[in-house]
Amino acid sequence: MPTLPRPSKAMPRGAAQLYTITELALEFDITARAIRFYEDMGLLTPARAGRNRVYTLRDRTRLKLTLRGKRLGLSLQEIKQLVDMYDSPSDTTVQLTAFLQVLGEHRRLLEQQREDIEITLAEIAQHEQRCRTVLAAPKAASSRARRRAA
Amino acid sequence: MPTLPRPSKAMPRGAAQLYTITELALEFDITARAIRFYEDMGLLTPARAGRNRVYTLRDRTRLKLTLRGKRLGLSLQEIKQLVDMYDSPSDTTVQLTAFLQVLGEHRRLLEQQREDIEITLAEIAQHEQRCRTVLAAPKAASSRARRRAA
DNA sequence: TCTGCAATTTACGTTTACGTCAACGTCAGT
DNA sequence: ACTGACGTTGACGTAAACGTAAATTGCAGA
Repeated sequence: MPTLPRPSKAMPRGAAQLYTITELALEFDITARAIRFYEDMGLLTPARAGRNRVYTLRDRTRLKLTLRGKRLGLSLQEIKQLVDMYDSPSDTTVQLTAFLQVLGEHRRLLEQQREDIEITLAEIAQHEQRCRTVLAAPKAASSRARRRAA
Repeated sequence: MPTLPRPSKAMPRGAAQLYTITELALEFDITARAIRFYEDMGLLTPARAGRNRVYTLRDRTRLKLTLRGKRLGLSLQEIKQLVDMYDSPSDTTVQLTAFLQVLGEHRRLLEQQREDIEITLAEIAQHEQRCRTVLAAPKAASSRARRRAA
């Protein structure tokens, strides 16, 4: 269960929203180790208060994007590329067209995934239907259900 | 480019559809090594013609499901669980309810992914829009575009 | 029969994404 | 001053999903 952002030592009143590593770990239900690893991979660049890491709202957003990318099966490298492009606004024509290229590929990938998901969800619905039919029938149900499913 | 199923030595006329390992590898654009690995993991159980593997249509279907699972970011173990349940029709009440349980979890996961995809696609559309706007504007375009995007 | 290709098994290597100590610093509270 | 709790930096370990090389075998065509 995600912890709602609450006041902490890292956030004096009135200051910009800041987070400690454990706060983020708890909120997103990952380990601090994972967050540090994402930093090693260049996905996060938190500031430091002495030796300790301090995460801004921007860091939090990048982390959120990272986790979403992971849920979609992207590698951390791919995620880095995308996230980097997303928040470093390129402005030369070359950069922009390259960006569009990457966006297009990413979009095609997502659309493929969406199709996979729709298909799979449909199959799941069928299986669930079959299960419920069999469970509802009191006796000798399997043969009837098999005929129905055919 | 996926090779269409064509007659081969493995498929005498009139027999059930059979495939060699390289045929499947070419069709799905993966290596034979990967296919053998899936076999080691218990996802495929091809028959043998002497030492060589012979794949039935059922094997092909399982392979297809496997690759779809992979595109959705599932591990081979998870895929095995699902595929096994899918084509071994359980019939005891206990098995069926357990199956429904698994199906429900899988469905929730897929719905989460679908949401992630929709969100990401929307963001991509925004980025593409911004890029095209900037590219279309002849001069001093960046400031106007930035205002428009805000 | 020789050549060569396709397939097989065995085994070790590699990359990714962290987990898991170990050893240490630091600051709050008692 | 002592004790936790939390945080840090290495360093090594590990599971998953293959890649890759080596040695071998079977079969087909010249």
